[in-house]
Amino acid sequence: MRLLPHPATESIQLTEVLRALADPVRLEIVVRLSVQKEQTCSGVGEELGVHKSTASHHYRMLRESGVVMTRQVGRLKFMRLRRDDLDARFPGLLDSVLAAARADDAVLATARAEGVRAVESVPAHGG
Amino acid sequence: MRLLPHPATESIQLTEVLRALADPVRLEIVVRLSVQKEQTCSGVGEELGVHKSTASHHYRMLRESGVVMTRQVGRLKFMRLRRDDLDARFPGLLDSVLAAARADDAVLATARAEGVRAVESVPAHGG
DNA sequence: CGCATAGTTTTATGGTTGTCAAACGATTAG
DNA sequence: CTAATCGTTTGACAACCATAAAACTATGCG
Repeated sequence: MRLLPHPATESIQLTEVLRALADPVRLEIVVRLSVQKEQTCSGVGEELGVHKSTASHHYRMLRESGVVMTRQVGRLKFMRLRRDDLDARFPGLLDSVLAAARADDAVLATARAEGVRAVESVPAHGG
Repeated sequence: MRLLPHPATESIQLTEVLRALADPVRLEIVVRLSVQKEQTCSGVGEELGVHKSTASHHYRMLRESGVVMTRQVGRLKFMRLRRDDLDARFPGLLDSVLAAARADDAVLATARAEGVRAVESVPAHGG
């Protein structure tokens, strides 16, 4: 089990976080992660209908901006929201964005069209 | 006195708002507007050290995304945060972003370097 | 080792963006 | 109308980005 390099909590930049969240695909990834805690890269990629390299690009954006954390277990990589870190650095920001995403019709429409499956077969991790 | 076209509250899109806020110059404009309520275009432009056409570009982004409202008085145009509209559509989002901007060292450093002047000679408007 | 799986990196491409300069439009003052 | 002011629009340019195909890395299984 390994952990990929992530920015320290203190070095998370607001503009980078906002830009990471400003993309529809990434915002939906974040919304899904807020529901089911952890998700594999390929899982999200397939559900969102983007190429795996495109998905990897978004994972990187989310990781480098400090929004998600990635841990590797074997061949799989699980992503997870850095809720505590984001809350510590920018209190209330993530929650308001998530609430806003649920209030935004466009985002909701996309989420409904795809459906939020894959809650199955995701091994829980810590808690 | 005239009002420029702005998106209706219901049609404000989250991703567009986030993208508008994800630029350092625009984020600083928003922070300043949160302090002094109204500001002229040229005022902000000069303080931020960007060309007036660049400033105008940012104003447009902020206006079209629904973040600010612009009213014209003679030759001057005053910008103002659409606090109520944003709060109605995305409760807590603007406040948390503003709080985050104050907590973000990079943004703070820029704000400090420039200083927040120009609170003079800005005619108050309504309440 | 060979083979399959899971992601990343590279390369390429079309689109967007931030920036400035210069031209334009709109408003006010004479 | 002319001149000056304030801001927008257009043109140009470099940088970045979202996307996908292909090549590559890394892990796991025999």
